[in-house]
Amino acid sequence: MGMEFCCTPLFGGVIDEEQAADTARALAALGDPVRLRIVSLLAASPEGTACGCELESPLGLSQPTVSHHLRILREAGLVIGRREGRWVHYQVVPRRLEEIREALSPRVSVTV
Amino acid sequence: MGMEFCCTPLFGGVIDEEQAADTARALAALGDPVRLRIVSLLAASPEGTACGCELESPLGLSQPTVSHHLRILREAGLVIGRREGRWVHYQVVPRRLEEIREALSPRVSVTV
DNA sequence: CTTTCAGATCGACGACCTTCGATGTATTGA
DNA sequence: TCAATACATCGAAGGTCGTCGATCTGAAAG
Repeated sequence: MGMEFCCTPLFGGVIDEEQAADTARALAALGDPVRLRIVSLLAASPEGTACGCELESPLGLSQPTVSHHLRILREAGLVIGRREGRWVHYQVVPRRLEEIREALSPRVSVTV
Repeated sequence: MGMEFCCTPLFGGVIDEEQAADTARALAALGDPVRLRIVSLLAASPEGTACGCELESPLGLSQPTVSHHLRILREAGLVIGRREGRWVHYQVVPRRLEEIREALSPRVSVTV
């Protein structure tokens, strides 16, 4: 018993299709240059937050496109948006990133 | 493409588009349930290797489709194939997976 | 040499994705 | 109340992706 893991690591045994689909969705969300930059922009922002309007210019993309990418990142659990008046402050969910790194880690002797 | 950054506060340490594209390609290669299972199957195989014909049945996919996914994983540097007679033995490249984990760690995204 | 088998490639189809302008929905400020 | 701002959503255009059957390449077996 003992340790619990949110994501099944790739090396702990063959993952079933359901787990593969879940992990793949998060990886696919990050498998886009624009969304990777968004995550990087958020992480590098002061206080770790930024609203959508602050991302359009550095990314060189329209407002609907930025909103689209933010939605994908949000649905993948990689960012969260907090409404503050007119703005929505987005920030990275570090735990979710760690989950993905865990899933890609070779693991030694994890007896479930 | 090297562009100037207008909104100063956001750009303390953000990955450039080139680096984002490179990392995104590797992440996109893993951002597919089938390819995640392939990596998992290879890692869980005895001796860490398996040929394509051994993957078709557990994946429930045709030979061309399996070959297609193996090519994507190969071009992303995530697996290598070693010809052995009629077969090609594939195995995971752990170092490449580690690179991806590095890219997702908070520290590395704040380079520059 | 002919057959057999693993693997790669081709062509095609449907589904999905990225992007945008236009439009809708709240919320703030005058 | 009215205008302006931030964000979400819609619809469409264009490209990419996953999948397959058919076919080609190359190596082992008969």
